[in-house]
Amino acid sequence: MLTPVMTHDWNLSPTQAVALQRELAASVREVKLARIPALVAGADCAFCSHGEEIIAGWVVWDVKRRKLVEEVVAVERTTFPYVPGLLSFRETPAMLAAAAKLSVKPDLLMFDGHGRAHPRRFGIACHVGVLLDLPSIGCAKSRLCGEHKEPASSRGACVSLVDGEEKIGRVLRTRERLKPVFVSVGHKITLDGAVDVVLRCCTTYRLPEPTRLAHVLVTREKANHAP
DNA sequence: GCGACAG
DNA sequence: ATCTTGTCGC
Repeated sequence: MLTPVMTHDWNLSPTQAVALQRELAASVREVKLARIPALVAGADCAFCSHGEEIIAGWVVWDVKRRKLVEEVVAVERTTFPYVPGLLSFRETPAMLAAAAKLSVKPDLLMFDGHGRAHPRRFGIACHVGVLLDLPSIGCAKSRLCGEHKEPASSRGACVSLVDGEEKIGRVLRTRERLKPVFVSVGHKITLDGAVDVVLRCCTTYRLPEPTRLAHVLVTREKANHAP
C-alpha cells in the first residue's frame, strides 16, 4: 500500500551515502500540515543473528480513538553497518519492505531517530518521508548533534536544539521529570507542528505510542522468530 | 591527535 | 541496537 514515489541504489559505500544525503536533503519540505493527522504510523527495527538480520515493523495509531489500527513486519538480511549519521541506510530497506504490506494509508510517519536534527539535515525521518512522500517526524531518545539547555520539568516544556545559527529541532519533555525526547522535522511539516503531534501521541509513556508500540512489535516478533 | 557519535 | 539481575527513585 505504501509505495515509494522515488528510489535509488542502496548498495552504497559510506562516502557515497553521505553524498546522496546532501543531494536528497534539498527535496525536504518544511510546510504546515493541512490538518491534524488522524492516523500516525510509527516504525522501528530489531536485530537478529548478531546483527545479520533486521526485523522492521510499522504500527498505525488512531490518534483520536487512542487505539492501534494495524501492524506489519518484514525480515531481511542486513546490508549496511550502523554508522552515526547513516542510520537510514541500515534500516530503510527493511522499513520499505514492511510499509508495502500496510493496508491502510497513514497521514503521517513517525521515527525512532532524527529528521533534520542531523549533521547534513537528512536523518531517517527525512529520508523515508521523502521516498514515500508523506509528512514525517523524527522523535529520538538521544542527541546526534546540536546543543541545548535543559527544558523545565513539566510535561510539554521544551527548548530549541541549535546547531550553529540553525534551530534544527526541539528537546521536549513528554512526561513530568522524565528524560526529554528530541523532535525534528522529517518532511512536509513544521517544527511546531511536529512537537504538537508528538505530544498528542504521548499518552502514558515517555515515547509517543506509534514509536513505542512499533518497538514492542519488533521485539515480540524477534522473540517468536528465533525461539 | 582527541572526543562525540540516532539505533 | 544487543548482551543481562537486581534495584533505586518517582
